[in-house]
Amino acid sequence: MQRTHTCGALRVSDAGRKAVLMGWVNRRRDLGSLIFIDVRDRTGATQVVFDRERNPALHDKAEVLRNEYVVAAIGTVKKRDPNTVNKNIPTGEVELVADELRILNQAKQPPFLPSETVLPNEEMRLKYRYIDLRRDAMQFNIELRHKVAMAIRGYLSAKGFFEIETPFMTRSTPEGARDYLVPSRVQPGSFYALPQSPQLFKQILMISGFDKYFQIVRCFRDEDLRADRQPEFTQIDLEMSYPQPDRVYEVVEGFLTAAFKAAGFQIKTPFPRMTYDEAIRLYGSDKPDLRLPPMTDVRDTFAQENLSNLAVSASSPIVAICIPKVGELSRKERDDIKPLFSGRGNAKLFEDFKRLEKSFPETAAKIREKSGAQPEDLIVIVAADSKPATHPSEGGVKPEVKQHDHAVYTAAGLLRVALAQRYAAQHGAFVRRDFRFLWVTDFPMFEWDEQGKRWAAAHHPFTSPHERDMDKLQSDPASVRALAYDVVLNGTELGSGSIRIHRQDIQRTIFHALGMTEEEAHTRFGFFLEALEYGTPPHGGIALGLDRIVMILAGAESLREVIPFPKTARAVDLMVDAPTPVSEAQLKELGIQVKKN
RNA sequence: GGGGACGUAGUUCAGUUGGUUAGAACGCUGCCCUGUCACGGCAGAGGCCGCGGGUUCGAGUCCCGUCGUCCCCGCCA
Repeated sequence: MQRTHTCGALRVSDAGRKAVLMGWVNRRRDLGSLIFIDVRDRTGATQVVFDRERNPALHDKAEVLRNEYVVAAIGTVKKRDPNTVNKNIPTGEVELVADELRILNQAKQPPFLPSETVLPNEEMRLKYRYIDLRRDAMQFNIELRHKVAMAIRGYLSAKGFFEIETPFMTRSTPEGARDYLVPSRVQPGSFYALPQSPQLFKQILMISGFDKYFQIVRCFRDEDLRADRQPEFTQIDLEMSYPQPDRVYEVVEGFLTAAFKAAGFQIKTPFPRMTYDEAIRLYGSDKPDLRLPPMTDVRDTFAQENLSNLAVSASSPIVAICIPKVGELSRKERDDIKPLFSGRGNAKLFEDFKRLEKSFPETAAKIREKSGAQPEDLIVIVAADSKPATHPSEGGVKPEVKQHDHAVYTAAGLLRVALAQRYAAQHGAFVRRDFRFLWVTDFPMFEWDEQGKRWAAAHHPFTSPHERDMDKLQSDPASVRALAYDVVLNGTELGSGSIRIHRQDIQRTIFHALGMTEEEAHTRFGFFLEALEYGTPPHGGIALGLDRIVMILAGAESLREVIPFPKTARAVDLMVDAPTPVSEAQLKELGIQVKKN
């Protein structure tokens, strides 16, 4: 027997036709001599009627149906009487009057039902993922993911990009995140690593002449998880030869337009751009959320004596955060927002603007004016304590003052986001369908690694510095800007890329600046340094998180809602119960001994 | 590694100051019901209160430990 229609397909125009539906019993309404069954598949549900008067034997058969049985219903499509139409579903104007019923499979009572309105807890959903995935919302998200991926593939392919696969079993490069390791049986004691990204392979594809590459590819990072971080995740990875950053922006804006269109949204291009320094000063973050107003430096509105009264540093920024339409806060609410502020460096919070207005009316008025705050907006001030902070680092090479500024800005930026989340209902700026994209450019090349007491690559060590900063690589690493860029959406980093180093001598200089000896560079990246010597075209690219894009499009709070088989916060797959110990024999074959305690 | 929230019926939850027989809704089982669509009505079954220990005459409730899930910080080039 052949299915003639899916469960979401039948309409009034089909009335009178014979139809065969197959699917799950979504709900059963047994009225005695009349039984209604909603038969569900991924396209929807259709009501099937069993009438005792019409066919007693068939009616008896339908009596045994239970939730989640898989059935085939054969019958005639009937236009419903006007008073029995269900306006809530697309198939609600028709029903299938059954002539025959086949029970294709019975079902045990499931731990929860896909049709249930209240969700079971996540542990349950992950253990019985196949049932959870039957839910409308999950079916929608997975379909959305498919459409988005296809739109991106189609766009990039049309623009001349080849989708090229790169190895999953590759070489461990102990930079950045921890690797997932795969032991080699043939060479006991040696390990492959799963890629954190196909970074070096895609660069080598440029050296190999493929010119434009992309891949929708799984990446693996053994770091602690978050709602927006899974140990394996999917990147839209691309690389091109001879690009300016603008060329990369165009491609990304192009495929994002296609992806959002596939999801039913129109977005505006080109995206606005902002340097890293601007982002930090205006938003206290390298991934600004543009849906709310930026912060304002109101340092110049304070008189010198005010600053000493408030014990505030005059040389550091004084930042006003404005959250629209929050209204006046009660004493208790003010106390409640204090814990949202984490005093980085010597940053301190003034959450009571009213009090400031009382003590310094002129200053307060100027702050209102400068920040453009409306009377009903919430204003809080973040400044630096005038007491010199005891800084953990020694040695005078680092730009200390700048770092203190940075601490004030980022402390304010974190508070801004936390306040925005808390008062989302008041300002209403977080309603869906408002997509504020942004390019953040000119990232610093290096970051000071406090633990390792050394400079580390802010992006990755293959990122090209700005031409104009080349001579500062040794003398003033902190001020070197990279040809790196992030694409940001509503405060989420969607992707990150750069123009790469294509000259072997510059690559060596960067490794050197990162404190790597010639020997270290050779053992870790020798193959790559060598490849650079055989005629490497200038190249650059970017990688975007597919999961995050789909998450935002789905309006979901967690990546787990858009990944069919995700892992828990402890990187466990509850359905298959992985990871597990393995047998002694397996370990022996790999030459691995597990330390017991 | 650190901080926080949660864990009670198949599921979602309630459970007072530590007190006698641990409740509700949905689901499940049986019966009734010819126009329901989150059908309705009646009856019923269903509990290692995550696990281990302690305090107490008495623990779902208090304490300690442990396991699990979620969120955050660190971490994620």
